[in-house]
Amino acid sequence: MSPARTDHDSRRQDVSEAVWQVLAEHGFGGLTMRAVAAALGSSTGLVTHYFAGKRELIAHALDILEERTAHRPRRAAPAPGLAALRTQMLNILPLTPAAAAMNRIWVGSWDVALSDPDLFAAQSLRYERIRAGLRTSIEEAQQLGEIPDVDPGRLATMVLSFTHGLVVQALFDPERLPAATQTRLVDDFLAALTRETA
Amino acid sequence: MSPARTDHDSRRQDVSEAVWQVLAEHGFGGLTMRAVAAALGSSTGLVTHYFAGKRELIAHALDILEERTAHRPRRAAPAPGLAALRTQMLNILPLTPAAAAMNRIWVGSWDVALSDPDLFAAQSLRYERIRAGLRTSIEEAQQLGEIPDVDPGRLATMVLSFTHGLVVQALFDPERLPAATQTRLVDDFLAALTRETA
DNA sequence: CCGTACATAACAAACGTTTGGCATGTACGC
DNA sequence: GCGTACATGCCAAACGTTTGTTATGTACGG
Repeated sequence: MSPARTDHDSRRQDVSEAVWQVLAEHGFGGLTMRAVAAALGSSTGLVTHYFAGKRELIAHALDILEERTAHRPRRAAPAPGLAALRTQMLNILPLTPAAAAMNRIWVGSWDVALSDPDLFAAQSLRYERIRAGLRTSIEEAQQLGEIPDVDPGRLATMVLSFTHGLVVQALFDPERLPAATQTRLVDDFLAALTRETA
Repeated sequence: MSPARTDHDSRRQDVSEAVWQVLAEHGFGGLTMRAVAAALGSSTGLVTHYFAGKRELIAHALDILEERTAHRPRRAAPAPGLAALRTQMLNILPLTPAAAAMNRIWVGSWDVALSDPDLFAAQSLRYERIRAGLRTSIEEAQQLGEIPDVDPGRLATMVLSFTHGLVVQALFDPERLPAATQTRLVDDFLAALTRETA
């Protein structure tokens, strides 16, 4: 009807960015309308103008979380199969400051998501999608003979378990687990996987 | 000194229990003085009488977390080495409702701990202690020739990574990951570990 | 009495949300 | 092309609620 005089989507993304910034610094416990407005240098009115309420703010933040994980400035998968799987794992891990911020938010979201039915369902779906992506690479690897032919779904769960657990430890002890060490652990894990018998 | 007409420590533990209950149901985001008092069927005055403030409440909750993790009604380790390691992993996983509640609180504490320097340090220490426990079993297993002789510290990190990641997935998808499935994943993981070359 | 145990109630601060208003743009009959 | 009509962007302020904390009062065993 009446085109916005300022780009609505662009401005909305500015708000998203502010939300992101607050979450990275103070976690979900510190996410308030005023904090977002302050990070944006605006009033709380602006925030509610683009997001109906705090609930929508959180939901949107979690959406961005998944989207950024998927479309990360990713190392291009050098090859299908096992190499692609390795790349997917590395793309999740906090190997860079930006990735660390993302993971901090991710881990922080679990407390909220575990107590809110809607967010819980959404989060469960997200993990299912991630596992599906891993599973694709696993099946490719199996066809290439790089991984023994055990149930790919179970393998995907194992891979995601290992990766997520490593994320948590890396966040709480970044000095002990720098990027190089994380990468090596991933390689050790994958080496163990490929040796598993069918 | 203490004309205790009620046992101070006992009452204090009642408050702890109420804190536990609130955390299990609503997470750290829902932990308030009034919620604790309500769960206890008392006033907030009672709560503040035993814990100076919310901060102490949280700190105490995390202490309980570690203590309960340590003194879990644990399956006795059937044998040293690999069997003990397996038992330790199973003792962490949410295989029972009580263990699930504990893990839910544990996972939820990460958001708070990641944004509070004191809690962060305390949490890092806790994980180091857990890894130390795992490492002991790993070294035993290595002496028994059950696990190849790679750096036990790195192995402990891998084991904890896998276990914690599995905890998170199990919490978000309990139907897909019942106790039996979790146990099987642990066995698969350990089987892969033992085949790793030195 | 005195100190512990707790309830009651008040408090300021912070919270999410709503509202009124002032701009500033587009749409359109004329 | 111009003025009215209306939608959008955003601020400032206020709303009522909930928060953590503190002060005051009552009951009672020693």
